Amino acid sequence: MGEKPTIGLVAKRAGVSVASVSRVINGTLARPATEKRVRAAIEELGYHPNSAARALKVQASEQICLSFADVGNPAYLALTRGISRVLRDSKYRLVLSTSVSNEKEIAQHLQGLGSGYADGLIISPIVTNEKITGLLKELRVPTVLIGTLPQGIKIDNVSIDSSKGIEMAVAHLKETGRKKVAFVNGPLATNPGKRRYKGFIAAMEKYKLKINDDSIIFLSDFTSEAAIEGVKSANFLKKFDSIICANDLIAAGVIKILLDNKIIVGPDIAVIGMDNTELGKILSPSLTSIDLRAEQRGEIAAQLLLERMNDATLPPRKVELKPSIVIRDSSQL
Amino acid sequence: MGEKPTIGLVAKRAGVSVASVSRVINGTLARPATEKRVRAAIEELGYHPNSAARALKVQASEQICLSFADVGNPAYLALTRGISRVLRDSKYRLVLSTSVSNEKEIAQHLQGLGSGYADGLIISPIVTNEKITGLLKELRVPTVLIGTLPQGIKIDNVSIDSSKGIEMAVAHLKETGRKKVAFVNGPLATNPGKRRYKGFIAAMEKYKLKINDDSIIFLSDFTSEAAIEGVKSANFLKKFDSIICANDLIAAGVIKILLDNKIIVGPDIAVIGMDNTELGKILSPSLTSIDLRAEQRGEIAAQLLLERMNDATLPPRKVELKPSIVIRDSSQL
DNA sequence: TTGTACGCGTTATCAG
DNA sequence: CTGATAACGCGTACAA
Repeated sequence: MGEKPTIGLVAKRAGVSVASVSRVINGTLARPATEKRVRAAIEELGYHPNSAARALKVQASEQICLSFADVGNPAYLALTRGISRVLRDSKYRLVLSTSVSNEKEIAQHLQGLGSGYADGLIISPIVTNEKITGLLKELRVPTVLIGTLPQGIKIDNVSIDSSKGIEMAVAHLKETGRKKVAFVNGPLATNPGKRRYKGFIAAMEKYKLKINDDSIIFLSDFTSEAAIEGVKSANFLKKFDSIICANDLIAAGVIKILLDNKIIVGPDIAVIGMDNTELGKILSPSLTSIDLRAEQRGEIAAQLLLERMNDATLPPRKVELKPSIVIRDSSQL
Repeated sequence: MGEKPTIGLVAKRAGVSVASVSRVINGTLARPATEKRVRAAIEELGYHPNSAARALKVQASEQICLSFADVGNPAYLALTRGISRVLRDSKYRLVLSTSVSNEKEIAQHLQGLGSGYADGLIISPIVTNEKITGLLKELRVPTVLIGTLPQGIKIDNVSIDSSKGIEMAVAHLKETGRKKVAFVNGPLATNPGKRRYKGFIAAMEKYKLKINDDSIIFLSDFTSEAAIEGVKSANFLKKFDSIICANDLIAAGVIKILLDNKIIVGPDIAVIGMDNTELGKILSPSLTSIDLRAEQRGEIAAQLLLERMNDATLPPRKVELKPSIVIRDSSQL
């Protein structure tokens, strides 16, 4: 009860050697009688193996690092939930790399991994440039990347076909007789922004819907504030009969603008979001949204990582999930 | 480039002893010439000090553990943001204790801290019983608790006067002429549930507003789903001219029910939330909400913890923040 | 089956 | 100012 018990104290208390204590802890050979005494001693002293010493010896930290650009985004939150659900059944702890947004921070962070505080890394970079790609290449730690995998990087990857998602949105709009579709996107400089942009163009072509320079707005961020800020007036929105938004937050902002201007969301103008977050059920009208399976992506990423840490010789794997559309009131006539 | 460089390799490369390398790294006495060569060697080899070895020697992990019941709640998210903002300027990493909801998990978790993987703990238990209180008492790690501090526990604590917040809500309603106030609360078994309950009763008395058995609903959870589930019909809500909700999520659920029943939120029935999350700005009408300063609580908690880890002799400190009310459209006539 | 002894990579003490 | 060396607590050959 006084000092922090070490394996040595436990050994003395149980009248055995440290080796025996270690064996009992790590579940190997020990005579039942011995084991019993050791366990008793452990219990009495309230002993817990020191993780630093263990890590140093075993060369493994039993920690996995999670590295996101924006902790605040609900989509990332869902990813995290999925990841932690898988990890809770493992021996690994989750360490959070607190908001690595700019390139410099990411670089510092990735290099910091060299200090060995994590056995694995799950990363979802919102932007990828030469430098980050280079860093990723030299990384010693088993890594799985969630999102768009840069060319030439050979690591495990789980992604979602967001283009397909936008196609589903456009298809749904076309089916319900909408003709003038706008797209409110996040920054084109980001990976999601790029993919969604291409997806929108392709989908509009596929369904032979007209598109012009006004059809797409790029916001400064994937947030409601950016939407309210970026979509100056409802007049812009009125030129269309349907708005696809790059995520649910943006959709919420757009809906707010519409409602504030007495436009009936659904009948007048359809709004579709992406991510299918909880937000969609709460909004009035409820939000039609493309489910990008964030939580599932998190789970799969964690599983891939566990497998790889278990067997480094595995070939790089690539899992691409298919989105689905959840139709609610905001796109109903 | 081949193997993971150790301090020994760096020393050899620089033609000095490991001690000198260590000194350079830890920023102590070294002749400029020596320092320069060491730094060069570090650079060339891409050396990073091994954190496990360092932790073992220094008896400090440079990690802080964050322990919440529900990672999904936006209020906790704000806490986390505040915490990580403070921590990013320190040497500490943040490790997440993935959703410790039930008593058993919390117990396991707190005991696990004995293994020394964290130098400090920030915990916000949603329930506190005998067992958890006991565990908290025996905790060796510097800890700050966010929320209601159980009797007899002598640790740093940061809390928010949520009762005062509810009083502000009631005052605002009274001022604007509302008379029949309902309160949609979370589970009474939780700390926040208890405090809010008492606060509501007290506030209603103070402002001489009538209250009866129907005035309070207890939900199964602090979520929108629970609200939509628990508030069976709009008929219940129609009995009142104003609804105070235990958080913004619940408020969102209540607003949805009202809107779906063609009740004009604001003029017909006022709705007030708590937490003042981003959600409030997005909803239509925008949500009047009690700001519980979650992000600030997180920042303060982190600061208190850093101070305490720096000086264990500090007396237990208690910081109680005052809420404020943010009036938006949902409570306007 | 059990015990002894060494090394994991650092930091810190103590001579030089 | 610098270098050799003893810990830190644990796992595991190897010997018994």
